[in-house]
Amino acid sequence: MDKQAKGTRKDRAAVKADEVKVDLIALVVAVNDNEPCVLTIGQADTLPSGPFALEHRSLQSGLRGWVEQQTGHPLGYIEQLYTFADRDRIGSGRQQRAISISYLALTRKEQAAGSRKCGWRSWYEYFPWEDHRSGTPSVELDVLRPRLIEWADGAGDAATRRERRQRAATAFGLDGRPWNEELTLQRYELVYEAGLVQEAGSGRDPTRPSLVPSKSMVADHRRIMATGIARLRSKIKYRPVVFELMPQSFTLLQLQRTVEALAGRLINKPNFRRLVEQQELVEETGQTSLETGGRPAKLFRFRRAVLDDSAVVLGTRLPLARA
Amino acid sequence: MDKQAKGTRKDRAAVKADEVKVDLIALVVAVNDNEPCVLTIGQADTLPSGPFALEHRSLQSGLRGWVEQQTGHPLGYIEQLYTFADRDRIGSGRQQRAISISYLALTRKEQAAGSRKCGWRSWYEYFPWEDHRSGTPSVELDVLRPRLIEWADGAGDAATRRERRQRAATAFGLDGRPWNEELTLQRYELVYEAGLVQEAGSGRDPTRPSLVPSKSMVADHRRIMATGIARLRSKIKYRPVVFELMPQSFTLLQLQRTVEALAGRLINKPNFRRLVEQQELVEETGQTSLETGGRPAKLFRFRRAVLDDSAVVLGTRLPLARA
DNA sequence: TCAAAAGTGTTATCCTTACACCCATGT
DNA sequence: ACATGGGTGTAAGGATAACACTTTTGA
Repeated sequence: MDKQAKGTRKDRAAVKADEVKVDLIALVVAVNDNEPCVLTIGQADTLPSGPFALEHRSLQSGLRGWVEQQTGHPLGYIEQLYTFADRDRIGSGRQQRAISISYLALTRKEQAAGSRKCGWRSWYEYFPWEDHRSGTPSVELDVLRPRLIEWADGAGDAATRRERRQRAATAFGLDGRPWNEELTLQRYELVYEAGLVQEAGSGRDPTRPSLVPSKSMVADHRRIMATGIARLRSKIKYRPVVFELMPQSFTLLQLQRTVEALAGRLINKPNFRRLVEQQELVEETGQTSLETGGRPAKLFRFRRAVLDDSAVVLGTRLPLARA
Repeated sequence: MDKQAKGTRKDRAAVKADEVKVDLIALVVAVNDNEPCVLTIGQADTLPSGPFALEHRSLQSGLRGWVEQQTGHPLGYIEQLYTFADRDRIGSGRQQRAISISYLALTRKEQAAGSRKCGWRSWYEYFPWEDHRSGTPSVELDVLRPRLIEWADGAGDAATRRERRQRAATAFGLDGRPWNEELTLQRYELVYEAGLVQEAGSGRDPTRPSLVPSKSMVADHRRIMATGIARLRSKIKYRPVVFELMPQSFTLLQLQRTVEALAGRLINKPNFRRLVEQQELVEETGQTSLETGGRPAKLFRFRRAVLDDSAVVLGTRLPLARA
């Protein structure tokens, strides 16, 4: 099927190596005022990135270098997202191959220092249909769903129509199916395929506005973001990564609000507390917070001990609040 | 901390691009006679691989090309595992950067055709301690565990000793902890760090034999294998990927034995059947198998319909048999 | 008849979910 | 007093795990 690569293992050393340009791209996430935010540069439509170069000791240190230089932000937790080949770019005269390695990083906003031309944007500006904390948002109900169904029914043959409706139904929880917050990537793909959003510089008509109001990004950066959101929403359920986004000490409600911000849905307070405490993820600091309104709350800190214990199941299941 | 990368975004186009060699590496898995096998070339210590080159339309098609050429095997299901930078290699006189992108692929053995210099090896030849289908294997009890504890206790300071014992305990299920089959990578890392296994051409003493009897591999191929095993063991629990390894039609026991081969542990028959059937993963073909011994078994086929339905939770939880 | 594998039924237990309710503080 | 958030108790329902038991074939 595919054209065969030439050359056997033997002469691999002999042929001129096919060299490739490698880019590192970072999706840096923090939660500020109960909003999940990503770090952007330029017109808030580009993720920090830069080429993997000789002076970098490793992929991760290269990434840290670029992000720190472009945004002034040091990175803590990092995990790899995905590696993909870009559409061929044209170098100086000859064909140029390029691949991108994307990463997910978690930090706290405060650590910001040099405010170069960069900023934090709520990820729901790019994915307004992903925020279900106040119920299904009207963008989804009034704009997305009707247009998606239109698109599905506009397919040539019956098989495609059925397949499209099926995908839309599972991705958006139609026909009585439950909403699944982890399907962010599938939803983005649907919306993109249906032509309801456009990206900058992707050879599509730049004059026609997006049919669904949402902020676009350069190249496939928004797709990388969707991948990262999905990964994070899944991961908080089985690994204690939320704490990378929390300050040293926090109240249980702050923790809950952070998880809700990421998941895009509300969770049940009493059950959440029990879950967190019984798993021994946190311990009391002994102090209390003199919050806005209400009875003072105990302050907690993350029990670093569980990280040793970790590599094991521990995590935060989500006791969702009923809809 | 890390040395900063030079150059700002502006002059990225101007500087000579740092070009890199990109290798594609495949971990191809099949299950034959209830043994999980990987496809190897050479002395059974190398995974199929080759450079990503200009003529490849995409990363995946490049991978397919190399595997088919080196082993004669066409690939079906493929998923990306991990991308890492190799230790610097020396090119012709100048420093050469290289990265490897590893993939996990699932097939059936029968599809084999050209038997070039390649073969199938049980993955338990490389990881004898991972097979708990007949209880904890003696390699682990008699060799690994004592030596690991020796290693842990041999650490200089008390903190390191504690940390090592802790890691060993969770990874191998010591001190009453349960065995977790998904921790394959953590176990390999421990065993490697403790110097109980060695790999070919990694600058370590090649005359000293491995302390734990097991087959070694070239460079970091065995580590890639550990990553793939862990990924697969985790994935079969929430996505119906086992069926990529099954023939068109099969009995429920065959399905069970395949899952057991991958997981490295036995599962409870009645509960497994119920699980599979109630999730509507399979449907009867109407025929029965005239097996080796015993009452004839109904044959089933995978319900492809669930793949449309998919992107959703469906999968195969493992109702383990008690130890 | 026995071995071997195919199947079915039933129970105890735990985890999750839902929800009702009381406590402490500021305005 | 009441609004706001902190915090506890409990009961119903579903999923899982454990295991006992019946059925159908070939040797």
